[in-house]
Amino acid sequence: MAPERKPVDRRKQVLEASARSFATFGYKATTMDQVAKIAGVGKGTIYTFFANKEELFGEIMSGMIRELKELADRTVRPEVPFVDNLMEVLHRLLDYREQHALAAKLSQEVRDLGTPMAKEGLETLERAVVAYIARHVKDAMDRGEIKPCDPNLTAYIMLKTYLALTAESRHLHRPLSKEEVLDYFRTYWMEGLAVR
Amino acid sequence: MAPERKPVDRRKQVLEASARSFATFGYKATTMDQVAKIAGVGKGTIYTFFANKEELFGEIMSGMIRELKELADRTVRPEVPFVDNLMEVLHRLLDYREQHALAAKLSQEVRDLGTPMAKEGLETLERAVVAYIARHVKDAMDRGEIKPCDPNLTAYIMLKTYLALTAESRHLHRPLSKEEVLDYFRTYWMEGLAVR
DNA sequence: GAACTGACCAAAATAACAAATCGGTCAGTT
DNA sequence: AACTGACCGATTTGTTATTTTGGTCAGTTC
Repeated sequence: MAPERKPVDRRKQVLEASARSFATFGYKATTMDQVAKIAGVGKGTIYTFFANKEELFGEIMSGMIRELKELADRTVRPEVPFVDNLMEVLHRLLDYREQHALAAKLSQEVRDLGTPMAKEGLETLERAVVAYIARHVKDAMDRGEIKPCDPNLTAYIMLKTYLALTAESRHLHRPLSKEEVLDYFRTYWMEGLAVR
Repeated sequence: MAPERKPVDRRKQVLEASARSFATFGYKATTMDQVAKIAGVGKGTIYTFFANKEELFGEIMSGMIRELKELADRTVRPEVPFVDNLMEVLHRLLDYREQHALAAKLSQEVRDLGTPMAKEGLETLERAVVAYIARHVKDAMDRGEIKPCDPNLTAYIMLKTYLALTAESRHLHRPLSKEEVLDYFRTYWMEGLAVR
């Protein structure tokens, strides 16, 4: 059951070519002709692996979600407090420019073009991230590490804070350094602003 | 210097008609003919008070900002802790459906149509709100009530949290009651999630 | 004669139509 | 059997004709 010694793995070629194209040009501006060209493959070949453009895009998105999940799972250590895990995952996440590139491009595409498929993809990603965070929030809550709260809502607001600190802060602010993002996140979310 | 006993204050009529129209139909779909009709005034009359549509819209927006500021100033008591003032202003703000209607309509217009003027108006509003909150954050910081932080950034994230709890939460969640919004805002922002 | 009006105009938005592009297929090549 | 690219209908894009809109101003009203 060893991986076949194919001369070239065309499926992988298509996957990589489309991933780069989606991240660079967005969903709409990525054409199947272009993907075939970049992959060095005939257009028909794409359709032996993926039913259509939508499915190909879905594959890229779920691949991204899977990688994020693996990154987080690799980082989280159950014996360590929730806060520290959260910070460490955030820390590593901030280095992953690749994933961010696709998400950022799709986000821009939704703003500028309103492409429905890009919107849907981002919503799926958001739901996955929120669900993942919510699970850990719930665990921490059950262990009595953090106060009672609605895990989903809390996860949602956490994500919004993260995005505001990284992507959007540029509007009112200079972009923040990685250390500043972590610092603010810890202050806002764990310790609270009130002096005690 | 008593207010003149005009048979009708046409300026006010125009202002009220356009306020309602902007809130109901948005910037683009509000026509000057329509405003004149609602105000019960000839179209030319509008232009004796306002140079153009842009200026009329600007007047409505700055009026809204002024009202919000007055509401807040009327509520804030300097001798009371920052948190309590914040909560009380939020509390009263949540009852002001009028202001929210215009902001919500403009927000939708930016999403759906991308109208530049609507975008600009919302950005002005956002800057005003952030600047206002930031001033109070800085005061509270100087008084040692809250930890050191960047007032502008903190105000910005506070606003984002507020919007996420009120407007956006509906996507992942049922809309929250006023009490829940206040509760979560207090937990997240003042006490922190960590159990101590 | 100051305040006000609405027919009027240029400019911008929309609709209608023609041309180009794209997702997807499949007969033919390797 | 795996793969290709010319081909096709559908969608998008570019173009032109029509309508709508912001703004003006000669004329009416009080």
